[in-house]
Amino acid sequence: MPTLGFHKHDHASCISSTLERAEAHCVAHNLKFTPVRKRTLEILLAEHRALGAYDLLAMLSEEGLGTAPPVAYRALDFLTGAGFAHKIEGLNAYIACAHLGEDHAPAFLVCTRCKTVAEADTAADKGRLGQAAAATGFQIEKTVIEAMGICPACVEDAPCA
Amino acid sequence: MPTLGFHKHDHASCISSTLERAEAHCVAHNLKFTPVRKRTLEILLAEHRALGAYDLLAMLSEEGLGTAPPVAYRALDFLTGAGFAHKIEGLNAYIACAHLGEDHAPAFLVCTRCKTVAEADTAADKGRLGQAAAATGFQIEKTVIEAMGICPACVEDAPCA
DNA sequence: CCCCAAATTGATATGTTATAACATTCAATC
DNA sequence: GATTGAATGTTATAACATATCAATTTGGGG
Ligand SMILES: [Zn+2]
Ligand SMILES: [Zn+2]
Ligand SMILES: [Zn+2]
Ligand SMILES: [Zn+2]
Repeated sequence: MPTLGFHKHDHASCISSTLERAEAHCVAHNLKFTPVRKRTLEILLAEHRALGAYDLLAMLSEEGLGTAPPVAYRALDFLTGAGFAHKIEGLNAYIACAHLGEDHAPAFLVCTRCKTVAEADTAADKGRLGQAAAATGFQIEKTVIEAMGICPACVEDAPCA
Repeated sequence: MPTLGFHKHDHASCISSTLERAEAHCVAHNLKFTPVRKRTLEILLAEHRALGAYDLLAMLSEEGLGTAPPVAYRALDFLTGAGFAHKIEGLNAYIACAHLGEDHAPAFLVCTRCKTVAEADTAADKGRLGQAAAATGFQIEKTVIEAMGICPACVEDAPCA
């Protein structure tokens, strides 16, 4: 499903199954899935939208989980490090991974209007950049592949655009 | 030349010819290539490295071209709008376009150590993202394609990494 | 030539995103 | 029950970007 996020799906189970896989991953790798980290992932999972660190912080703070920026950034560091979340560089915002556990090089379709994000697994996409890289001895550590645009729902809302 | 920036080349003419093309473009499109804008492009062209807006501002300010952040951001807005420069989202930094006038969808190889950037013209890269987009009715307005890693020069300097 | 409108610049303040630094708590290990 | 490393709490600040409004320039009509 390359475009989860733009289609209807069983979102409750989408959340719960991802959380389960995250828990399992933490057990397997001796990572501590602490309350702040878990809650942060839950919040991200609740939407297929990118949220800013300070948006997250506001929600965490309402729940008494911390008020200072490092709270949010530490949780996001953990989640992105573990592969549970990704940063959308084009928005300076964060989103839960839609392919948790699949060891992937993600690519994103990002709606600049509603911030909905679809995560496509295009590991093969590395190919073209990879060719240029290999030709010069450049060692790729991470790829940022994002298409910014207007999602189907927003196109319908304002087709004139 | 997909990897300009990692190879030796006639940099003086690389700068001057690009400036000429920029001037011509401005004349043709009735854009004002004011001193600040021109000098900002010159500074960016002098390196095949990404520079932060405040790095640029510091240099402009030394030359009496303005001291407040909007000076740099206005110049960068103009240059990116005209296609003379690109923003590297993964670094929050800016670089002169290496394919000025070619109407391209750029992709970058970004060295996270020395900030050298090679601009590859991979318009075809849109293809794969484009497929996923077309399949769902997503309208791409802009693509962000960046490979972060270590450039050949930096690899040699610290091969152990 | 003078006036107007639009674009550009100057200047101040503020908003937004992210990290440094250091003290404290906590839980596992020895 | 001391040691130790990870996680948190807290304060402050760094780094990136924009809003706003006044002043100036510039290029056409009148
Ligand atoms: Zn993912
Ligand atoms: Zn949308
Ligand atoms: Zn370019
Ligand atoms: Zn390098």
